[in-house]
Amino acid sequence: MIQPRPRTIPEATVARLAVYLRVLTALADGGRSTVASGELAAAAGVNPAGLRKDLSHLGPCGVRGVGYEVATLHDRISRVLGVERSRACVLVGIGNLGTALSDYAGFGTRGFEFVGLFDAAPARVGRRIGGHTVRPMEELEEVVAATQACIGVITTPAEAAQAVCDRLAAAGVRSILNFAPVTLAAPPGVDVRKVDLSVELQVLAFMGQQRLVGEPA
Amino acid sequence: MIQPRPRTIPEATVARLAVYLRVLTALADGGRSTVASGELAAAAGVNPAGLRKDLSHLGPCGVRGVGYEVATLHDRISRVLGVERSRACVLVGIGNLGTALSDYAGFGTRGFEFVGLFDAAPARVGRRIGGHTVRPMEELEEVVAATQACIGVITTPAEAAQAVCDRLAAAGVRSILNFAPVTLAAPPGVDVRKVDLSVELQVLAFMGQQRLVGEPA
DNA sequence: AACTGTGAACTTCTTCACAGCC
DNA sequence: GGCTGTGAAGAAGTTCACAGTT
Repeated sequence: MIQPRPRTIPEATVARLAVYLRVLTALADGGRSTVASGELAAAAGVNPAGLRKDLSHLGPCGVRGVGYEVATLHDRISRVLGVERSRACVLVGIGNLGTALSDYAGFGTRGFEFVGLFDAAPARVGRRIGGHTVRPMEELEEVVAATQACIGVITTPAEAAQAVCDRLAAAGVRSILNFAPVTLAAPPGVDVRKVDLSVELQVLAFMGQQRLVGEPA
Repeated sequence: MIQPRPRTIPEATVARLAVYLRVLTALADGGRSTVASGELAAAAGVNPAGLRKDLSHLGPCGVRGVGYEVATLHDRISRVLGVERSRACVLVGIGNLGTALSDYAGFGTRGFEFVGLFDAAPARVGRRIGGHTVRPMEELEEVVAATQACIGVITTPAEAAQAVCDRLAAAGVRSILNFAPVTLAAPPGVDVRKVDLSVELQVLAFMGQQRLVGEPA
């Protein structure tokens, strides 16, 4: 038995699929039933050929000469990304950023459910946010085990992040999204993805100034 | 007169330089005076050869057989990234995420200064955050002009983001960091960088599940 | 002996161009 | 005619391997 197409989808493509999904949701809400790659690509801010190549990883899903059916394509991407399954996530560090994330409605519709919010500061424990109560760090392992949480989000200060990462990994979390400005080490089998807000600003500013030098007005 | 080395640094390299800078700051605080590429690379979570290639864009800055001088390298990267110059930034949308960003000390030490916080909700106008007072949207153009702000950060809801982007661009902002979950269109000469928190989670989750299929236990 | 700096191989991602289908 | 799906070309980024320097 042969695999009809390679079972792996490139990371860059996965990121864009999530964007297409959002655009498709907006189109469906607007009552549109079909859309061509050019329009979808423009709305997603990508090249039309690249969009078609991205979709080709899902197998043929458009109609030549016509375009893509909005509802069908939405379903197909949803299924591939696993949006319908509910994934349990825990969030550690309920400062402003943690609060923003736990409140953010966008996660719920994407298959993510926060099943535990944790903070080391007694003053924050007990606060209610978006239907959940902030718990003390002591309960972390217990909650991860009970809920089978497989995703952890770290929004603690930099100093605390590695210790939290270690505990999450030991408790059985397989994927970690790290917002703390440090590079985390995790055991094999656990993957860490980093979002560094000040690096984003730095890159934006640098590329902007470099562009000015390259292209004089 | 010839250019001794290409004046452009790849985007991927710039992002890592910002990370190296943070590691170097920590090393300097710890009293270290030299460091080899292997150790620096491990702390930054990258390949040693890649790190050396990144640094080669700054010209030779290490000593063969020894390594890099922490203080010198820190200064060199700081200068290239423009950390010492102060760049005026405005932030629009003072929800939890906006509050988190405006409060974040990490920006100040990286050459970014928030010179204006804006929100459309009257209830939020007047609040004081990190030494600044939240202003009404009407004052946006005025403040951008008066402060020569060149960077704008958007943390509004998705619906408001495009209008804010248009106003920022018209007011003279050249670089925009967008946290709203929409793809923004901006005039040429203005570049937009997007950070999409739910896309990050989606990619993390998908790559995790795909990994499980690829490598059976 | 140890470690940097870099050409060359390699991989990954993007863009192009066009055949194939409706 | 118009638009998808994809092989081929191109660009960007990564890793390797080693010459060169202290």
